[in-house]
Amino acid sequence: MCGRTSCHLPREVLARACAYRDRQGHQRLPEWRDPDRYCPSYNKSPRSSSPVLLSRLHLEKDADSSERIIAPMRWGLVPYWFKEADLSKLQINTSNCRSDTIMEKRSFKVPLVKGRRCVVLADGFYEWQRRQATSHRQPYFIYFPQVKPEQSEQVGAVASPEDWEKVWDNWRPLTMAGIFDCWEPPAGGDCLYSYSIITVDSCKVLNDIHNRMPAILDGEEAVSKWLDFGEVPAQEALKLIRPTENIAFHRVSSVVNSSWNNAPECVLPLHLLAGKELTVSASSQKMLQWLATKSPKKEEPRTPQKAEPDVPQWSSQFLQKSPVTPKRGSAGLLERWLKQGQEEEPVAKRPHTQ
DNA sequence: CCAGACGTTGTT
DNA sequence: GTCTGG
DNA sequence: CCAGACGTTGTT
DNA sequence: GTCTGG
Repeated sequence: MCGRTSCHLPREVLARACAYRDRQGHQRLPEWRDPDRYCPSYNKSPRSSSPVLLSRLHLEKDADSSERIIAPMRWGLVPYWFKEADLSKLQINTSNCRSDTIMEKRSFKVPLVKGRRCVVLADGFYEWQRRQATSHRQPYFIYFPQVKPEQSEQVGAVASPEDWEKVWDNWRPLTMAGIFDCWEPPAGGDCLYSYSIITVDSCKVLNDIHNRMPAILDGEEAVSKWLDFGEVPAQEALKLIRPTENIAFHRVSSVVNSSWNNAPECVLPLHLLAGKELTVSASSQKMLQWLATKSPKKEEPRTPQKAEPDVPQWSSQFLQKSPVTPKRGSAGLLERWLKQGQEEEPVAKRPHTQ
């Protein structure tokens, strides 16, 4: 399924990563609506807002339906018929929408026939592996295979946290199929836009991790057809909804378990965290120690590398070659995180890291 | 006709 | 608002 | 998705 | 066990 994502890229970086060609073949960037409501985070949960793409025709009469808007929307579709003023009284869970029953469900069918299709953007999503024989649930970060600067090395297998930081320079965001609705608060005020992520059975590569996954739109054509409700009818668009195999993943720290924890560590490959403790300054060690023992209730065992042999540690996706020159900046988020530590207050007390 | 739901995941 | 169940 | 709460009365 | 909050 899909109940947690990361979406931490700066506004403009994200928009640039969403470059596309319109109906006339002109290169464009999606236009931001409500950019101030965008809240980047490594740990986005249902009820929070994440950026989505939608056709301009939803917001402007007579607009070109192939043009795209990027806007924050609430995760968890609030149906247009919902009567209460208080959103917490919505009892039904609409963070996901099963693709196989979408046309039988009142809350999804109506928006779908109105063409309310969107593309949910994320660095990637998290999945917790269910393993019988133990209550331990191993979180994974799952994302499009990335073009990596310099060596053609799998991004999940990068050698150092500093190398991992460079991986963001040309990140290809994950594009998930969503359905949205507009809800008018009974008290009045602006219409609330909210969405559900469509789910499908897992593809083969993810099946060992989980039996469900989000519907991923892999590539320009799929994204265009999903968004362009002016040209592509629902029946046609639904053909794009299927398990895709073009995906990469790696294990991450259980620090991600608590949605309070918003730090680069949420997406950092687990093997780099293990190395970090051995190589990094005393203050960072202290903080890591603290994170490992005090932060979530169940701590991560000290030796994350000793995995069961059948547990995939990272995916074996092949990478395309990079034509891009990585721009070398000064200290990135992760580097700064590595160098800080002591003055940081306990995550449980002051958790909104950023 | 009216009343009441409107959803997913996973687990037993 | 719309559909299902009684 | 996971984590954490899940309750009332009356008193300070 | 189930629901709410993040």
